[in-house]
Amino acid sequence: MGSPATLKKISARLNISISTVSRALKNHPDISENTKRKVKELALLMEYEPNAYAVNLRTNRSRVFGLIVPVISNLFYDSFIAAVEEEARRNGYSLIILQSGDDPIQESENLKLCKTNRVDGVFISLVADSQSAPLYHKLRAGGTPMVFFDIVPEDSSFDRVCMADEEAATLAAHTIIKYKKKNVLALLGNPEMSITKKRKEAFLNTLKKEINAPLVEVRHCISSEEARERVTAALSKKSRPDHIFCMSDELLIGAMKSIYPSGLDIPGDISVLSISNGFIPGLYKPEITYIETSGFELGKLSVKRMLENMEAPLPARSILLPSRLVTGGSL
Amino acid sequence: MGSPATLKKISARLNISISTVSRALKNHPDISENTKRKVKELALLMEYEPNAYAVNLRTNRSRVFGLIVPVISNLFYDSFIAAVEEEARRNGYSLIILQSGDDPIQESENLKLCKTNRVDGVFISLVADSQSAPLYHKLRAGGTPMVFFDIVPEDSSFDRVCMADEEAATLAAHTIIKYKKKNVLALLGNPEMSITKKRKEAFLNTLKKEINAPLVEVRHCISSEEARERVTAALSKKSRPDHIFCMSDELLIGAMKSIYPSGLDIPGDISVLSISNGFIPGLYKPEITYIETSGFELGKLSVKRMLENMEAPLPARSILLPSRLVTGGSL
DNA sequence: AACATTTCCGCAAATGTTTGCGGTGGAAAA
DNA sequence: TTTTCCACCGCAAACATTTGCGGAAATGTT
Repeated sequence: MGSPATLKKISARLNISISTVSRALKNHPDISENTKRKVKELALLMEYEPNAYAVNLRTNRSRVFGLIVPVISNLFYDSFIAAVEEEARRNGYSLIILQSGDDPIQESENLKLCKTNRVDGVFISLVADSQSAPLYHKLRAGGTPMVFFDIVPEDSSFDRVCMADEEAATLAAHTIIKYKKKNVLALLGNPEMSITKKRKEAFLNTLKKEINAPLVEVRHCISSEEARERVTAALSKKSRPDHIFCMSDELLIGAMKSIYPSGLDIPGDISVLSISNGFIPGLYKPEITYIETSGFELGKLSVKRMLENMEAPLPARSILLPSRLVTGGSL
Repeated sequence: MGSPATLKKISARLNISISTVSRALKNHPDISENTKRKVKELALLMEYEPNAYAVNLRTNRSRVFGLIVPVISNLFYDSFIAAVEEEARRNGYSLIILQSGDDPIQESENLKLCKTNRVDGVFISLVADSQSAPLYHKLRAGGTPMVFFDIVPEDSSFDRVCMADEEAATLAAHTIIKYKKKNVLALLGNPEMSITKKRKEAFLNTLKKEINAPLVEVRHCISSEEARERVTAALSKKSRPDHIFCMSDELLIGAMKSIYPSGLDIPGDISVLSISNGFIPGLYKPEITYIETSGFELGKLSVKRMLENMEAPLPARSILLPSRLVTGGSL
């Protein structure tokens, strides 16, 4: 009764060879129904479970994906992770998660861990100042499929799936125009980040093309607190804005911290639109209208792409997840 | 140049045995400095990396933990996961995450997956209606250390680490008394859940013992929306409460959706206290005062306990994470 | 009856690593 | 000179599984 049952132990008890047991359990046509039955019965009795380590070694795969993200505890990434876990399990894969904590060094270590653990594929969102290019080139060269998401490398020879940032910002601009806003305060994030640049450009360009575009004041804020201060300042001006656009949850939080105590009515006195996955906008009353950028959907898309790659190496693609307007009561 | 370097390939190139290579790389004292140097050089050159599958098979461990949680995308669990990932990696372990989605069946499947993947230990928070007892008994019998967290089995023969629910509720009650509140609306969660029972009992008992305890009206709400309705109703009454206590983020969200539009001043007209990990309370202005129940701390504690168990099987313990008051401006 | 085919199963190699044990030289001790 | 000891290294088993190949017995075909 050496604890874990193995093929060998089963074969010994039945006086047949290991290979026969292996094949019987796999319903190999070479094995008679009779022995199959006997083997399966005994396997059940002995609570046989294939040793994953041995299987992995032999087949050279683990049915495990690696998932590297800057942070786990984050409204966007956690839903992404949830989606990937869900889809991966539906296809018989498990998930190892690693967080890089905005540290390029740790990101590299994570990539190495993926290599060490010999995962069957890796999903990764890069940190701001990533220096891991050599590593993920090497991983790919080693035959590990990779799907980049959210924060992706410039290199279009990799599979990338992202939010449609330009589209989202364009949609925001169109929405604001549609509602005939006259005086917009646009809260944007860190001007260094590519996501900010993309959204800003698309947003402003869309407005520029429009005849009766509103006045727009752009403010870059690197923190929630800064956003709050900006809004507070704006609200106290003579010509206070009639609309506030926030390109992220963080900024929305700051804005709301200012608007709510001000006593202004939403959307009567001032309207609000943000880009979000929807959780934060749902915390307010009325709920905030937002352009949806769903980590969950992005996750599902990423897994889909990964699985396609598992069959055969495909030419790289860049996939954009379309965004849509979710109407709350803030506009 | 067959892609991945192996001990065998290195040994062939150097005309020495596989075992010598293996030992050289491990700084085994039996090997001369000279050969060690040569081996290490070549290993570096060939970019040798031990094959995890083979190592696992041979050593019968993977340095991977399993982590099973009802949901990933959740303000409590995601910070727990983040903490576990962090601590695990610091100790050379990786993390496989599985979510059960409040489904007992899937929880069982997750446990089986942990067995199949032969993880070195599992962290698990049970689903509401868990039926996995036989499974985790079996896992433990198989020698896999387990630590339960948050939602844990009654069975005290298992390692359990939880929030100090009674203590948190007691602290809440004392705080409310200290601030001389007169008329409290207490929002509690689903009365079926053990966490609700614990907190309710401790909360009410503490108040009961006090001479100048406030009046308290208890309301069970199973959703954020219900909490909002309750609060709205209460605020419109003649004798509206001067304080609202929320035992969870969900309820706090609902309460705030009612309070903010009401125009009442916090804490002037009405004060608020909640039990939370701190994220949601930080979204408001003034920030909400709360009793902290940190998923992050809980995660660190859990890993600590797990690592202790890795050395040698220890007698089971039940660990409670003490809670503390975090002062915002809502009280 | 001779041959061909099918059915069913075992041998053995292979996956890459770890590790107990034994063995070979050479130098130091007796 | 013989013994002892140490430094250094290789053999081979073991871990559990998968799989190509070959082979024996049973069955089917002329």
